[in-house]
Amino acid sequence: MQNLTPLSAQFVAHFGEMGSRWGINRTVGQIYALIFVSDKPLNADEIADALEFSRSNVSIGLKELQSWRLVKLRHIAGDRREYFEAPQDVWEIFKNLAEERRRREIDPTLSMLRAAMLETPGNEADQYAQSRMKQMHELIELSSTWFDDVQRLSPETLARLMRMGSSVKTVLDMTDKLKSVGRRKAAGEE
Amino acid sequence: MQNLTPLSAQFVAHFGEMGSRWGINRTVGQIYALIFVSDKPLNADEIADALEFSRSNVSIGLKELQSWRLVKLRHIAGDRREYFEAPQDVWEIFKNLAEERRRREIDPTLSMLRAAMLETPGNEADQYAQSRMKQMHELIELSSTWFDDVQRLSPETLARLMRMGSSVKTVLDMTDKLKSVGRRKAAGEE
DNA sequence: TCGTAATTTCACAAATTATTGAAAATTAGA
DNA sequence: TCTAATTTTCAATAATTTGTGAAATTACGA
Repeated sequence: MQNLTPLSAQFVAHFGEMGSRWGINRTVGQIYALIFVSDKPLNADEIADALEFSRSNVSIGLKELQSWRLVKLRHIAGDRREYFEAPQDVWEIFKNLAEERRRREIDPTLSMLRAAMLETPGNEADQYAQSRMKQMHELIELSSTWFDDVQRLSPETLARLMRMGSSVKTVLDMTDKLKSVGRRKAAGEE
Repeated sequence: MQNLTPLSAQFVAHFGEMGSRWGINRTVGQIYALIFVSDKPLNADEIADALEFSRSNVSIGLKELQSWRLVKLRHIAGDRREYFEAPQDVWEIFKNLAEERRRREIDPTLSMLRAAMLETPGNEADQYAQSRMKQMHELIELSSTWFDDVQRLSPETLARLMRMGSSVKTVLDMTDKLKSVGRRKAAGEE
């Protein structure tokens, strides 16, 4: 890796190795890592040069990263080359990634399950199979609408919620109590 | 696919197609789908027969599924073959999967980032790179400890939390008010 | 301990995916 | 419109992953 400090080189190499586990390939992982730690937008040639990949490989990798919304295209005045950068806000990155994964990895399954719910089971085994699919469907549906909701929270609220961790339970319990007090009051018990 | 009703066959085929997106291969996806919808534990021969895979392929697939904790090994009295089934509770499946993904896909990156935090940046660009890694580290750390916490909640509490969706914000705000009342009381303002 | 049923390993074939260099297409400005 | 810089496509080939059947190993019951 041309011109990379040991710190960045280590980071880039790690993303290359992990790439396959994350469902992107080595090259794409490395390109992303390089862009992520770069303090200025990079063009394809700079990337090809730094990582010693062929120019076309970089082009394909950048397209892939754009399709994942992991990199943003930027134009620099007086330069017709395309420059790429990662969003500054890591929460934004996280959300983009989650949304994209959902679209590709979850939604198709939800549709399939919905279709399966509509069929009439032919026999006992089929009936069981359908009930299992229903359980799966409910869980996925619940998690993904939850995700939609949470995604709309501001980063601050979200971070606060996360820092609360398991103490949300206490809050939930507290809410219950407040609600029941409210009900009792409304019923004229107090 | 031998002996599969159209309903199950559709489900199995879908898992095969999605497998690669989910980071498992087609065969493994299909084996899992079959086990998931089956109303009784299955042995390797039954699976090989139903899906028309080679016996050894099934053996490898089952090992893979076990390593993901997606299937459980069961022994049936009076039969020395190994039988496999998926956990009944879909929440348990979800949790196992999430835990395993975290272990494989997140933890290694956390370690790498932690190590990178300890290095002394050599120049300006390096300094920026390290600050980016720090942002990433904080986000991942926060999400994963949050996940640890949430995972400990009972399925009921968890489901309730999820159903609340974005209205958790209201609850958080409410908690803030209560807390400030508490503080005022403690300070003898009331 | 032996014989057998069941599972795993292994070496190879097949299929898929990644990478490249060169050629084609696109684009912005002269 | 033409030119030169830049990006994309394409066909080939390299590398990796997946799937198989046969052989080896393991585990069980008599």
